[in-house]
Amino acid sequence: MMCSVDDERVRTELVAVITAVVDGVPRVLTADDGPRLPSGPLRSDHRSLQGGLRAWVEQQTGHRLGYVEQLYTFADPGRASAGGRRVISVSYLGLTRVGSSGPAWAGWYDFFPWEDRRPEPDLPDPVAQLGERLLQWTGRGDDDETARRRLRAEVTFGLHGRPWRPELALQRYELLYEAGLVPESPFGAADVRLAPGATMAHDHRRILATGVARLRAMIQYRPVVFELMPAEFTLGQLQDVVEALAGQHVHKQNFRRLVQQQDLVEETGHTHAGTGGRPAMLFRFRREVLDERQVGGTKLPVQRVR
Amino acid sequence: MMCSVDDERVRTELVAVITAVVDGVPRVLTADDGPRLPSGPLRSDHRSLQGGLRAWVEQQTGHRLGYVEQLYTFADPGRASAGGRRVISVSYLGLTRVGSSGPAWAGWYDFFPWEDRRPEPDLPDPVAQLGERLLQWTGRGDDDETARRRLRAEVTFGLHGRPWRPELALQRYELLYEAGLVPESPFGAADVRLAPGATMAHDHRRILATGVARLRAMIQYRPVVFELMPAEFTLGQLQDVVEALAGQHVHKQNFRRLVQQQDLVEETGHTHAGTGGRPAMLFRFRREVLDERQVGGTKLPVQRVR
DNA sequence: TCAAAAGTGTTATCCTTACACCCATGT
DNA sequence: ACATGGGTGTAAGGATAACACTTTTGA
Repeated sequence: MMCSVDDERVRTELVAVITAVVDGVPRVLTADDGPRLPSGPLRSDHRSLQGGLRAWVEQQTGHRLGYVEQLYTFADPGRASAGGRRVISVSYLGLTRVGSSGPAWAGWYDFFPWEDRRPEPDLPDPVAQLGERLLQWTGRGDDDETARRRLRAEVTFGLHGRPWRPELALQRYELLYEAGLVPESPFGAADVRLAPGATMAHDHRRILATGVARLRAMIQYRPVVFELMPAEFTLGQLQDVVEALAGQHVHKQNFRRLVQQQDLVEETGHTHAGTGGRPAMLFRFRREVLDERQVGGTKLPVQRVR
Repeated sequence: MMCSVDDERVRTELVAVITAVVDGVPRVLTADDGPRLPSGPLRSDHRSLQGGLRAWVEQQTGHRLGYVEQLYTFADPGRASAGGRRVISVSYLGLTRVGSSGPAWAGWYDFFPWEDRRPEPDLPDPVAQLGERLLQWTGRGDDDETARRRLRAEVTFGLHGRPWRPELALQRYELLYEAGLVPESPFGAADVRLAPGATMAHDHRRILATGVARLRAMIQYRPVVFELMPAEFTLGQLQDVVEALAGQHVHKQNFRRLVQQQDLVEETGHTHAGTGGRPAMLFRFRREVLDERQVGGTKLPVQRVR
């Protein structure tokens, strides 16, 4: 029997962006070498793509994934494996809770320092520096292409008085890639200072950026934050998690009012003390809203920056 | 040389949901046998998934795809091909314009009659009938599972005074599937009357439903409708296209105001006469907004139904 | 002259955003 | 006493949804 390696046969792997918030830091599950995102081949005993990923992550981490959704499928030629055979990566976003961090949980912002806009006083603003280098790359000319590039840089990075929009994380990464400001990029020049931040193996940093952007967009209109919370929590803790994900502060009073008047939570009757202030009421997520609302209608107010 | 058919090798195909609006009807490009959605294998000369699909559709239809985005990747075991080899389908949503309809362009609502809610006077409402059969399926009980099912049916189909939400098209199809009310479903009983509408080969009707739902959701916050319009158009024509996609009427005055005050369009100076009324001003899409806005901020007002 | 489609103006209501202030606990 | 985080009330501005009405053409 002859072997015919036809074009249609490719290697398929599942890549997981598993996120949890530990110690006020959004973290992603990684494998040490690279580092890289956990990934594995699709196996025939997996009943579905999502099922395969679910079983596989639960086995590895011992934690149930509260929420899993497909992120994106990648198959660019740069991803071909050594033998020249094509690799298709089906990526998933998963949300979970973990007790302690451990080395396997890397912080989002180790890879994207510029994505955390919560002001740390006195530190130099990475966005200002990146913005300068980006505008240099776009060029000062007035032709169409140059103008479009400059506009893109201004919008995605919130330059020249435009608002910073957390959910544009992927566009920002892609712009840095095009400008040759990340080491993964083939367009880099020898003399430019690269953007700060750790890299990952293959194109995993891009996949992570996809997950970050998707999650940030999603928390604005879907009640998914709660998958990252313990069974009981205070509104302050909830706000901390949202701020960690958005990389940005939210307006306290409006946040509380919005969460409550949308009936997303209900009081448990318990309180949480010992934070050096007035004890807070504990709440629990009203899971029913997932059925009642079906996708939409859960806005969280982000504070305007600039 | 021996053949080792390892689990990791699968057949990968690209499936296209190509949509255009012709004669006020949203249509999808189909192949006659089945009918089914156009699909073809991923080839090694395709530089990327999207590139492969793009080249491939343009070659077939002679039309440039204005907008292409990945829809979803399917790989359930039911999709295994005859030899038991797994099939992975990467689906894409594409928007284009065509001059005339022709047999290859099937209407959306041939497959989903219940999704068009624009009142045709005197005709029986398919949703009312489906709703009745669905509620029968959910059961009258009071246990948790029954109650959840009933709530899902009410929300997705807008029963009992809840609003009809166009973008829930996929959830509606999936509910009908679970209830055994579509022929594709394995849960069907012999004695129930099925939902109206033509079927497609394989799971292509589900993929189409995914595309319909995605596009309906998207027109509410992204200026993609314009990919379906000619270079110059009247606001009335634009509204007609939106209504065709949403399967629902929109509020005329608010629609016009919203489109104009968001600076989505600019006057061309020409007018369009011969519709049996006052001639309308012609507009053109301001492509710049794609760069200026980057994704967000383009709401189109849908009229509340019920 | 009338129907049909285009286009303008105005109002009530809700949601978003922001500000100012009071409350209960630990040190 | 006072710092810290928890919690409430209320007002200004903008977006939304709905209303009624005028204008310009073709038949």
